Amino acid sequence: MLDTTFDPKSAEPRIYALWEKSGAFAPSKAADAEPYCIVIPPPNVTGTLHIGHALNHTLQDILIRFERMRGKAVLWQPGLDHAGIATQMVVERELAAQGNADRRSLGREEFLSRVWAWKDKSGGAIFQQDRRLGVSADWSRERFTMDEGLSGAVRKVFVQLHKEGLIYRDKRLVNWDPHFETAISDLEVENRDVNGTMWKLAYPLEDGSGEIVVATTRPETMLGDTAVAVNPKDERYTAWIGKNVKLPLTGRLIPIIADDYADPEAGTGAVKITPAHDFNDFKVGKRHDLEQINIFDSRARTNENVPEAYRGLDRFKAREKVLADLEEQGFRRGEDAIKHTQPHGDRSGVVIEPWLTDQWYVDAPTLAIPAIKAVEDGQTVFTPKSWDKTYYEWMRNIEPWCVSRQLWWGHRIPAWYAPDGTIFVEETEAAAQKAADAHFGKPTKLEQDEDVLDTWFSSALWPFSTLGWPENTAELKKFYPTTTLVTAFDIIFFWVARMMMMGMHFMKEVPFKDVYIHALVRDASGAKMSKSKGNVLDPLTLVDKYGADALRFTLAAMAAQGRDIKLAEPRIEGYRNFGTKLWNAARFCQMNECAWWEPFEPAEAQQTVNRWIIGETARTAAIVTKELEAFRFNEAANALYRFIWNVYCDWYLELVKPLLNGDDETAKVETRRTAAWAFDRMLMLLHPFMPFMTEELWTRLSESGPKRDNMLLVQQWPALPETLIDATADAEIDWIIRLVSETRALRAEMNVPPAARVPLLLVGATPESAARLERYQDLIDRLARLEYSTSAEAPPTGSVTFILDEATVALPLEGIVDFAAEVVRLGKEIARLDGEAGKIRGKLGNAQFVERAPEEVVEEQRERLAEYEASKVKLAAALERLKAAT
RNA sequence: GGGCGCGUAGCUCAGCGGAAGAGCACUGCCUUCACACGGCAGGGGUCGUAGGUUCGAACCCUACCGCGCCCA
Repeated sequence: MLDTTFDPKSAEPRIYALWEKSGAFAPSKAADAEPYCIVIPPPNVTGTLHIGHALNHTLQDILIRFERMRGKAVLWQPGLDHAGIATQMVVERELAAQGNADRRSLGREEFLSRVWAWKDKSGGAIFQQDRRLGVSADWSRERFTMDEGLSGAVRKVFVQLHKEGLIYRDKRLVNWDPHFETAISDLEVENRDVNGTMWKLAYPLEDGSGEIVVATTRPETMLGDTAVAVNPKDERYTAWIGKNVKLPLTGRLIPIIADDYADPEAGTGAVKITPAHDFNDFKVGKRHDLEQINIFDSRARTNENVPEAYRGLDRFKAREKVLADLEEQGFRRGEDAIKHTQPHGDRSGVVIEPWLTDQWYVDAPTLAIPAIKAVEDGQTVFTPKSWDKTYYEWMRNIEPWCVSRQLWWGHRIPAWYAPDGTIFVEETEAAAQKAADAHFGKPTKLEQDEDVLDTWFSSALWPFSTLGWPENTAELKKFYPTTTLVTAFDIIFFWVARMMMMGMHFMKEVPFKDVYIHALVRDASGAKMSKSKGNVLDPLTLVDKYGADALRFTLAAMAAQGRDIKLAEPRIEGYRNFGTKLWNAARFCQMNECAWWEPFEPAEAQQTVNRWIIGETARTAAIVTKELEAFRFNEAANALYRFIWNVYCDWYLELVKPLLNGDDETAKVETRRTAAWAFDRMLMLLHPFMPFMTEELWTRLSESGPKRDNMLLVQQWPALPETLIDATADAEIDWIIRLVSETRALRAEMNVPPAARVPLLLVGATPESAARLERYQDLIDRLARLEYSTSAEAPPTGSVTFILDEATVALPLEGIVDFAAEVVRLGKEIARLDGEAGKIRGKLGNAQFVERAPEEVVEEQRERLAEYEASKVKLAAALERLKAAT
């Protein structure tokens, strides 16, 4: 016998262990099984499960379990990325906390061995946590971007792109993180609005004829200025163009140039140009062939290119000193407080310095072309569709991708330098050596590039590298292109776009056919969850409190397309209660010996109520299937919720109680088997959403009945023919439900004591309705708490009344209820019907409506009007009778 | 400045051209033999505002007002 509630704490680990042991997480080996593959967006090796992962992984698991049950060969490919900066940061911090030597004194090799040791001990905690959510990925195939295989793929891709001219080395401004001393990509830069100051500085003309005032938020960079720009149309400065100014503090002579970049409306209309430290100035410098003076070292301290007095200062100290000296020397012309955006490293949090360095670049604009076309042609489809705009927007304006990072943890760039600077890019050192020796005609000493690649470079290969590429493995053949990618919109640029580029280039096919973009999870008031705000909901805490099934179902039920999820605990509690409802329905089945039976032919059921629930089950299965195929997780979840609670529990179980307790053995047996059959289908349909409880019930309910040798997770998904829907049964049960509901409502409204048993008379009914009443009399009496019910020729004198289709339902309640109240109630009801009928008459009286609206709509309105009118006549008669009786 | 999205019941949200819906919260009543993590019944909305298209608009179009996010 089941307890009254499910105990997730004890059941979940036990069930998960059984699943994992069964080997069912690996793809089916059935020869005819259609492949279905999802690659997990690789979590960061340093990461732990947050609510965003919980949503992302739940949705994937729902799809995976759904397709697995549909008999496909399902591969959910899990794995982690090595997260260059984040991991290096974690390990460096750990070394410092333990009082160890820092990275540089340890040396590259030793440091990397510490990182690997850290990875083996602490990395990938998230996948242990995922097991608590019920994630059914094929853990046996777990991959890591730094694995030998994936590293080989990275080297091959780098070398090939280089040989094709799609990877090159260039000296450009990069986003430089002075804390980590590495370049980072545009996407790793976070632009923050800050309060700053706009300082005005005077630069005197060389000829002493005046001064030009420039405005800047970064006065310290004036040490690297190589021009002042004014707009060619700005008449204030026309005469000055071509003259030199004498740059204060340095004494350097720099030209005044004309360039459209200078905005006459902004500041003074004159702008200082520092080509080596500003992206816009860099372009101006290129146009005018200006000198680029790099004034900072890798930690953003002033270097030897500035006057001696300013050397070796941190950039902010340098700013103070420059401002103080300019003040002292009389070059300051005031300052204004302004708000402006300032770039920050998303990992380090420090202000990013545009810095001139040699880096490796991927020719993203070229690679983007086929990747854009693939989406335009519909080879890859975004859901919701509007996200393709974001994708296009990014891809059509893509910049060369800086892929080198001045870090140690990552894929070391397979480029070797000869003493004269010649570069040899090969997959191995030996190959590079061979190429160099051949090139120079003699043995040549090579040095490998010190830098590593951006983590996303390896992630971009994920959909094929994890399947074994560059080897032409069976998995690669079978599962590429993968079927679906599930991710949040904030990762479209980082990952989706890059996978598309690499997939198109190396596989000549898109990496996935569908990209489902889901929402972000926010707190109950809509704010982004963050540790600093303290509004973080920890998925594991929620699992502890409500069970994994409740959390999963909540996330799915709230995952409406195009809207963020505001997650509040009461919602999870509600879905936990839903689980308990199902659980108790199972108890009911168990108590009533509703054991599953094989073979059971639903089409052969005789009892109307059984035919009805079989049809409802088929209908629900069709809805859930259709909605999951369209990634409408919330619709699927809601359909199940309504069916299980409001149809099966609220009505079906109530309707079959007389049959289960009755004497008709044939009907009893059929009902038991039908109840069990429908219950099993509910478990199957609900399994992807609530895997643990459904699996548990699947097992527990088979304690009676034939033995079951398979777990629920590998059961066949219900595909039920529409022919199981029996319109006659539907109509009959619907009639009973309406009769009972209306009777209850009337009783409640008239304050009939709940325990009071009252009679019910069905007047003016068709033979069909009368027969229904007779057939389900016991049932109706029980559900509506009636003393007795019967058909009658004429209505009783004193009674309360409602209309059910063609019939008048009368409850003779003389002495129990206040007829004055009933007179009032009937009056209101008649007025309401009049109102509704009036509206419809208005419509039908409109010639345009009758002429232009579709025939079926017009017909429907006519029918409604007729019903309202008929009901009104009956209620009016009831009112007259009542008045006569009192 | 460019792009995307959202304003529907107290709260969170479905609905997106033909009778205003759900969950939670709320109000009554009910210890009815699966379930009080329950049952039955109920209150509550001029669907942001103003125009337009249409026989008909919460739903389509335009403008405006609020709110959010992304990119410059």
